[in-house]
Amino acid sequence: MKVVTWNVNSLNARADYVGHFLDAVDPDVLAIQELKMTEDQVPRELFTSRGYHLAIHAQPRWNGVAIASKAPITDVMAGLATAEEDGEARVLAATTFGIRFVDLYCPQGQAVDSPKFPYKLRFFDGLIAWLREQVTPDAPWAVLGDINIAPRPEDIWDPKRFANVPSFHPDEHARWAELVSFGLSDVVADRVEAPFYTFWDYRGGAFHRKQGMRIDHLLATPPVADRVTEVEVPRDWRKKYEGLTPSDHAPLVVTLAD
DNA sequence: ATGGTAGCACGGCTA
Repeated sequence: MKVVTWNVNSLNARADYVGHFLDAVDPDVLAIQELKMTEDQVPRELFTSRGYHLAIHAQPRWNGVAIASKAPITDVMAGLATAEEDGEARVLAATTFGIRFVDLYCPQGQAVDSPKFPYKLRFFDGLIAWLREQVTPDAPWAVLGDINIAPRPEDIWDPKRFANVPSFHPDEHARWAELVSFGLSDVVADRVEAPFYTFWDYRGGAFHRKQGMRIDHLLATPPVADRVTEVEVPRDWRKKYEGLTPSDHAPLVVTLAD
């Protein structure tokens, strides 16, 4: 089965583009981030007409996450229900295909001297505490999404330039180390050759200059990680498609053995 | 060169 995570940067602006993607790639599970719309604005038929079940956690204007699956979805949980999340729609957990999926849109952090950066660190502390309570290595979990951390120097186009910048800051790397310390592991890093970016800024021709970052991830416990057969970022989905503007993220596609 | 582009929504914030 094919599992995809993709920050679409507005589901309203990207609806037609996402439709083309679903027809071409036909994922079994799709976790999307940055809906940028209220729940009632979500174009449900985009997914239901293609046979998907849907779970949504949305808010007006910003953030928002959703999980679409070809199989029924149960045990939906929207949000961490902690102060760290601060009322923003960034976390959605749901069970489908026998796997507990957690769809994440983690804060970007803006600048280290802005209030957004301590908020990002607090968010991770809350997320890690919440995951620690539930995740056990023998249970099938997949934690995926725009985590907004480039874990290794080879995951960012200029690690020196970003040495003290959100996405590649030591305080974030400390959180990443915790995130993969209680059963979850990065299923991508050791299966692909760097550089393996998932995001390229719209500004400055970053995509064509190959100035990207690997900030979209899939972390999994062994029952899921052991099933991974293929990992790819099809970069064509970061390009214009029939005149439609792409997201600034490409989808991360992970194939699991049935 | 403290820029650049995109989206939301119509000024300024967020990424």
